Amino acid sequence: MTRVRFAPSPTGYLHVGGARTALFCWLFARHTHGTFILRIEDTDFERSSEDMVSGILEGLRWLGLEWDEGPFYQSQRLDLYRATADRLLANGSAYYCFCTREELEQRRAAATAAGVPPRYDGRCRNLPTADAARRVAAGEAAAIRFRIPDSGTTAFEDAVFGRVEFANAELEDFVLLRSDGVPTYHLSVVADDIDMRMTHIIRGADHLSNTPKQVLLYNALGASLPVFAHVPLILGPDKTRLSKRHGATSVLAYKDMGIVPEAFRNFLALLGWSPGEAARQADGKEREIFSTAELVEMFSLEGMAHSNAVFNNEKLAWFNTEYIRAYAPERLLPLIEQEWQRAGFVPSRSREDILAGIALLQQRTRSLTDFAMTFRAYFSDDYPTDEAAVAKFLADPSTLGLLRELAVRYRTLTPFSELSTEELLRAFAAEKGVKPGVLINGARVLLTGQGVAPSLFAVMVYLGQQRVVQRLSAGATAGI
RNA sequence: GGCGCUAUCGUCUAGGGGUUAGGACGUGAGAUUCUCAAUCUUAAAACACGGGUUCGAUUCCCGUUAGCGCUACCA
Repeated sequence: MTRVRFAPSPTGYLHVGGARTALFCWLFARHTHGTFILRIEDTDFERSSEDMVSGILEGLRWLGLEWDEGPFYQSQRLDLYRATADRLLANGSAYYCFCTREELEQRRAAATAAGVPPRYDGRCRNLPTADAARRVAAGEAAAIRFRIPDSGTTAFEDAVFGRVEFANAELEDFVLLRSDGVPTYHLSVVADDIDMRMTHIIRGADHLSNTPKQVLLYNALGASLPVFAHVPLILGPDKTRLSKRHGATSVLAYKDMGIVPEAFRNFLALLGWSPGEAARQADGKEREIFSTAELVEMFSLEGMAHSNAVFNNEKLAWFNTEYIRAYAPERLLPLIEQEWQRAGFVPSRSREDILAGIALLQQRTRSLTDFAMTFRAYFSDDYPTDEAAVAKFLADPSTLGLLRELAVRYRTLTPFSELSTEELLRAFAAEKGVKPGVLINGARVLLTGQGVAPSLFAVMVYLGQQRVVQRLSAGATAGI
């Protein structure tokens, strides 16, 4: 039974890199019928906040990455870390360090200036245990440091990168427990991962270099190693690590941009991971669109790339349009309703009509936000008219007069169908000696408030005879 | 600086000792049209560089270069 965790630090929102790591963890857990655990690493009290925690949870829920256990908060498990540090102290793997932050900073600066690697100099490493214990008992502030073996190498087998080896001499005696008793990252992750019986550690490749320290900790604690799997990072278009200056990096920002969560998930899954030949179809082409079930079915650590990937907004937009087009209107409706709520828009048509409207529009929409902004005329009689569209298609004042005349003809048209409305319009255009396109484009602006819309006659049928007549004749009186 | 990881079209990637190096997004051209998409056809586009190993390297090895990561009493 596999157990994997996603362990974000609430010092920021859930960014796309973290979201993808969470997705991989979740995919792995589901694929192996294992357990997906959520753990909040909030031991940096200064920078962590509850708002960030709720934002992270919201982002995970939006992506549909439900967790089986947790969320656990490290801030509530301080006793475990203290006890773990004590064990390490007792077996000689750790020692008290009385150096102050200021002293350390000074020495670091000096070492850097001298061109020497700024590692902890081991000053407190060989203090007699009894002395150290006495000083601590006397109330002197002390951190607890891990004792790195002074020779040899530490190696581990990464499920993605293969065997990775580090010389112990490159590692420093890092702090396990700060002088205020709060653990440092390395201690808390390892203590928790052991305590929570994690079998696989799937995390960003930025932790690859941290891993030997943690391997040493597992050893010192007599625990067996989990499988480490480091996943390559996501970069911005300039190939530097993705950050705020690349624009939206919070997953919730993508929600606000009208991205369908499954589309985002599909896109993210294929960034740094590939199903390989499994995606090949009979015609030789390779699929890119995969349902959640398919993703779960195909996912494996073997398909993971070794190099970083650039986040490609255009491709995300493509996934989004594909999902919007493929989803049944009933499935799109709740997502669209959220947009309407957010925009303060209240549709005035029946649910049945709304579903028909979605069906009419979904083939040409790129973002869920379109439904709240540019498509208002389809769901309410209260809609804005785009001035650029007026300028483009209704510049000639005579067009409005013709459309008004056309409205009169439409008033008595039976049946009012796509075929009949088109026939009538074309005959009317011929009669008046104008090109049908002029009337079609003008009518489109009046009926939808936009210069862009689905086939005009389909729109007419959707809106219904009464609305068409009303909107067509209102244009002239409104003096657009 | 030290250490670690990585390197296939602009981007995401498949592939792998002998291939016309495949697909997707995007881009160009054409078709269609009622606007905009979509759709269809089509085109351009890649194995970073240098050494090995080999009959033969894009593929294996080494180096160079470049990018990224780590190098805190952050995570």
